Amino acid sequence: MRKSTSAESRSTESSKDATYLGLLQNYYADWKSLPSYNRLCEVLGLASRSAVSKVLNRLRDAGFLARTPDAMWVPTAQFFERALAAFRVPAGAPDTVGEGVDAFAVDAYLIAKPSHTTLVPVKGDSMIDAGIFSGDIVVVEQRVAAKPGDVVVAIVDNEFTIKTLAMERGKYLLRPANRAYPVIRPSGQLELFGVVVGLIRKYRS
Amino acid sequence: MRKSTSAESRSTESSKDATYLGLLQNYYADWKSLPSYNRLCEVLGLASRSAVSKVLNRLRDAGFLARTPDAMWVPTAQFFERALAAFRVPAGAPDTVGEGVDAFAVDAYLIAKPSHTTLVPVKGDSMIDAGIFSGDIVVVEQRVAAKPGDVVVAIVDNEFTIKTLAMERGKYLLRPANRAYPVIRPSGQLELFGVVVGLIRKYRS
DNA sequence: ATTGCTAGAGAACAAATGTTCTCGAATCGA
DNA sequence: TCGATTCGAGAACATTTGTTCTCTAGCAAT
Repeated sequence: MRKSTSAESRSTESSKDATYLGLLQNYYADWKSLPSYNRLCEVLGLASRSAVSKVLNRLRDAGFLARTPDAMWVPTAQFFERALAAFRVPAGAPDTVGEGVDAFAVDAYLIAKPSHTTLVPVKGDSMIDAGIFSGDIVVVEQRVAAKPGDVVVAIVDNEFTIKTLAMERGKYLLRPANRAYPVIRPSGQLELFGVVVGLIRKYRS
Repeated sequence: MRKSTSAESRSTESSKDATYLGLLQNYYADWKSLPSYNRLCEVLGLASRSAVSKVLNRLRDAGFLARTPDAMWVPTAQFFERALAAFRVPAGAPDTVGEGVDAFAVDAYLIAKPSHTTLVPVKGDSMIDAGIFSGDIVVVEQRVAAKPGDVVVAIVDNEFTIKTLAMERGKYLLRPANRAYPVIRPSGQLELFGVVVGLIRKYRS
């Protein structure tokens, strides 16, 4: 085994391996599985399976892959981390952009409690002023506590509706973010489905 | 052990196969890969690989699995459907959605080409009318082709900026979605970093 | 130069792979 | 009750698998 000065511990992968990782991630995005060795030869542009074996082991050492108890190769959480551009992109040529990147896991960022979280597609434009559009998907955490000011998913007349929770003279009400819609003052008990903790939007291509 | 009264008719899977599917989904949630036949025997509680083979074929016929050109088994979009199961929640008790989300679905939903994708935090309010707020994170695909109408990340005066790409009299220009900001008409070459294909927002908790 | 090191090619290997048989045992419908 | 159908077990099979060798080309530092 080798001892590198500063290299070893972190995810220090050579730029070549970074390319391999990218190719693997792309393949995985397409098929939701890792390919077999033979296929990996094509995907990575290698001619020998032994080379593939070495690449996989290197990526494992770097923390991007792991193995099941049955010795199958599987991606790790790190495998799904994406490049996050630095907040303040320093004045510089566009190609310096590659420098200030960090790793970022979309899932972990948005979803803290998977078992109490639901994704709810948004229909209607009653929240456009809050930047919540029809077609967006909101990440809803089903918990008890919701405070005034929270965006919540409520059940009104047996329908899901997204509104901002507000309180007025000790009574809860649901406020849309669109002047064309009325404030909802629940007659009886206010039924909350959950609190909106995140939002996902995909632009059509 | 789960009951699938309604999901049944959908793709003609027997209740037995629904159980198998559930087991498979659980395994996949753990490992992000489908197991080998031998392992499948254990996972599904079968004793023979031939039975496994039949189950897989049935699940493929039902639309939950598919095969790569190399004949590998891979999950289809339908396999992950549960994640967005909230799609049809017309008038339900909240517990109809109780399942919980496979966080992984979010990543796959938003990111098609991992190696050409960067996440860029948004600063400023020049796009608020497009529902892009300060603090949001946009998913940027770095590719060549951008059409008028696309939301793009451009490099103007050595700074990242998010605007809508437009064309006027054969020249590109960058249009903000906020009346307080001016349209940008690039003097020389318009430098594009990428096209915005998605958006992520997290609400403070 | 020479030395040392690494990425990858290529061959060889046992072991596991996935498929296709045949054959019981349930299950269903009339 | 009978026959038809389906599900799963088990065995057999050619292929493919992933690993480990050895070996070569390229690179970096002397």
